[in-house]
Amino acid sequence: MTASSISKFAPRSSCCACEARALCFCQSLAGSDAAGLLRPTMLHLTAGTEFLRLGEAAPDVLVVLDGWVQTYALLGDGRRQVLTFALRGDVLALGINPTALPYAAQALTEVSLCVIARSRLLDACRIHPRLSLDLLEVVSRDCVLAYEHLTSVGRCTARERIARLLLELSLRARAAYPEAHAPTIPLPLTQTHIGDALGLTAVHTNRMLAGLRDDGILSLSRRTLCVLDGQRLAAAAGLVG
Amino acid sequence: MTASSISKFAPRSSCCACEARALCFCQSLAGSDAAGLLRPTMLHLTAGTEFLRLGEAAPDVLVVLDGWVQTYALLGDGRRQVLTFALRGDVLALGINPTALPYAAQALTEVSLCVIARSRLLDACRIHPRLSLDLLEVVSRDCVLAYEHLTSVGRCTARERIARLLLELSLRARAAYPEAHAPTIPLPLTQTHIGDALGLTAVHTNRMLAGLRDDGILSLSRRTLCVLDGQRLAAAAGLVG
DNA sequence: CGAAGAGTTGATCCAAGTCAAACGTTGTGG
DNA sequence: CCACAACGTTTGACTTGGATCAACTCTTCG
Repeated sequence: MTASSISKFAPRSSCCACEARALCFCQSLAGSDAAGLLRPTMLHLTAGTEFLRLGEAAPDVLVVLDGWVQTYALLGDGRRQVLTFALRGDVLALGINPTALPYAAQALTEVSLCVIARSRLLDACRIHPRLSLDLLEVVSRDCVLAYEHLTSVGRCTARERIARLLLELSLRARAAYPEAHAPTIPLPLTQTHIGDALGLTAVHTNRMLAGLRDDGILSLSRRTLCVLDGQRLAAAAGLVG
Repeated sequence: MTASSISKFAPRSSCCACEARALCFCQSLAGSDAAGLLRPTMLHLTAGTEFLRLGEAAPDVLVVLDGWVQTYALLGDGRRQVLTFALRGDVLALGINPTALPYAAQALTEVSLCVIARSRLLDACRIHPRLSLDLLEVVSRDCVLAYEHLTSVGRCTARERIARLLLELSLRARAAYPEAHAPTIPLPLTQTHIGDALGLTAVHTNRMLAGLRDDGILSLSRRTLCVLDGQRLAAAAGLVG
């Protein structure tokens, strides 16, 4: 990452007031233990910053405190597959070979990250065995999400894929920001991002979104998603009837 | 699972002689500890047995000792997405909500499984913290594999997907059975299995396989895969040039 | 205001799906 | 041991969902 993209890199004295605490593995440590054992630092990134790069080393584990992140794989010729969208409470670079990242990550909005040295996290696991089971849970959730994503891309139509993704993201965004007022959520994704996640082109994504909009199921413009008819969105996703 | 499909369900006195020991998380326990703490039992299944079912409880964690297993998701109307092919050393039902499986699993050949009660595995983690880190590693590997699989299905052509899958399986099969003589491996998959894993129909899978065969890159018949030209298989997979 | 990026729309193309029929293989029971 | 059934593979003809190419418009932001 470039120095200019980092607006702040500061130690953090306490974990007690962390915005993501209730959503994250660290909740199994007392706030003081978390701060003392993990010695987390804060990192603020501007939108667009690519802060993990394919093949590079990953000495730290990152927790998203605020903002949206995409992780993606790249093929030799530039084709791109978005693997995950990460938001508050989600963990990055946890379950990987720390010497060569299998994917890249980029901030989609301004992003705040909690940075924990991998070595400290492993030390903490030795002291609090409970912690490593919570980490297992985190990676497991990622794995199940990946399987659902794979099922979308492998076996669903374009319209179903889009409905499933928007349903998933609206649920996760609401879980991450329970104080926000439904049914409108900020969705800082372009149609290219959505297409790259679902194995579609931006043009076709546009047409399918137009269909969902014309059917009165949702509205999506100016980076704001509003689910107008959750029932029919679930139906379009192939989850009912 | 039906009683008739189970040919043997026996306690196992020692883990020291386990065929999968070198491939599995349990290698971080002394053989005697593994047997004593985990109290594994053996389960033998006939080909075709569906032994994990979508939505059911999963009180046990399973390790494949021998044979091939597929895990898959089902959509309401019968569309199927194969999520993983598991072989010797691979672990099933580890990182999941044990009250409702998110996928099903079926034996593709005769299969031997090592069955470990989830509760015992968690107890063992408390006694040997090292073990839970090894489990983390196992789930992480699954997750990275899922991301690669997703990238295939989302962004590769049919020919590339097939080349990538066969390359992956030939490497994994060789790692699981290092004593076997390359470059021929048994591949107990029908073209329908391959298609269901890659988001293709069996008919199109057949045509693409015929292409790879005609190009002299591989031979595949009577459940035996032979990689004739690894270089060009990698090229067809989009991994070089 | 102007430029760059994002969204929209139309015309055309093609990779993969669908449907259908024939052929091979495997395994089973009479 | 053969016959037949079930399943898997192969091939051909045709269709289609989504890609591609090419404008053009709308937003955003410096």
